[in-house]
Amino acid sequence: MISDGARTYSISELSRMFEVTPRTIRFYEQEGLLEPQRRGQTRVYHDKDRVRLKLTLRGKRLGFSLAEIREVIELYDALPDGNARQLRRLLELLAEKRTNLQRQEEDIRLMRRELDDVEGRCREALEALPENTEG
Amino acid sequence: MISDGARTYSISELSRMFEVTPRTIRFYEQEGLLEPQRRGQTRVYHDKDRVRLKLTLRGKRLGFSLAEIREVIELYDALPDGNARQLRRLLELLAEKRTNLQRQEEDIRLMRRELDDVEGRCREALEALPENTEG
DNA sequence: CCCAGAGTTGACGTTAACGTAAATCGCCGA
DNA sequence: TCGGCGATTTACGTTAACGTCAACTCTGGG
Repeated sequence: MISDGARTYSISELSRMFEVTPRTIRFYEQEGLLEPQRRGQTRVYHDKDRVRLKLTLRGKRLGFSLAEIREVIELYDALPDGNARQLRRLLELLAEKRTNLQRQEEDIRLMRRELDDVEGRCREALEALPENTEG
Repeated sequence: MISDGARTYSISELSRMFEVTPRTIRFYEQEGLLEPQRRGQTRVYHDKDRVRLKLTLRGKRLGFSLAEIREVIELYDALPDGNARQLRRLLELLAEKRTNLQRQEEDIRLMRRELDDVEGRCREALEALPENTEG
């Protein structure tokens, strides 16, 4: 499955690429996040699926639920032909996500401050220890 | 409970402040994240608890598990008197969190790009619609 | 004194996101 | 032809993080 042009991937390949289990990948399909082709009963993944998987995992790391991610993906897929309601709904969703990201950035900023603070105190405490013999 | 100096809070007050249920607050206590005083059987929260709760919720928004958050809090609490092993462990933890935050920042950056992209296509699709009669 | 309202305890229920295990299938090389 | 490897299906199990209820208890007000 390494011939070029339109690469395809087996489930175990994808699994290794992203360090998730095949089970996880099948589960995402079941939840409507992936739609691999079949060759017999075996799943065949294309780049589109790989990208979707990447986006899904990124979304997860940012704390989005699979359901949220799926809604975006679905609307996106129906994009060039979607009706006005769908499109507006998508814009709404996007705005929500942006707000979310903004809050997270703020949270990260604050969290960094606290890490700095804690680390400072921690180093002070280490300095103050009598046994500074081991490096 | 509004006398100043050392303010205290009831569980429902905290609950309203942070928009979480009392159940959640009790659960966090059970998980070792809060240690309110008691007045009879009733919990009495001080500013320390309020701060801890705030940190906990922030951690949650950033995708940390309660267990992770607790470990940091515990080590932090034992701070000025902790032994060298504890202190080093805490520094390790802090470094981990930092790495984590960095990855999240990158994820946010990438996610923003995609939102921009999707929004662009979405607006194009809206423009292309025949019925642009409603604003 | 009595009760309404806030708080508590204990226990069981729920949801998301997978893990795990068993049975089956299909293909490929010795 | 057979054995093994990778993939699949089905189904039940698990974990975190609470929700939901029922049955108290306590406390201040009228």
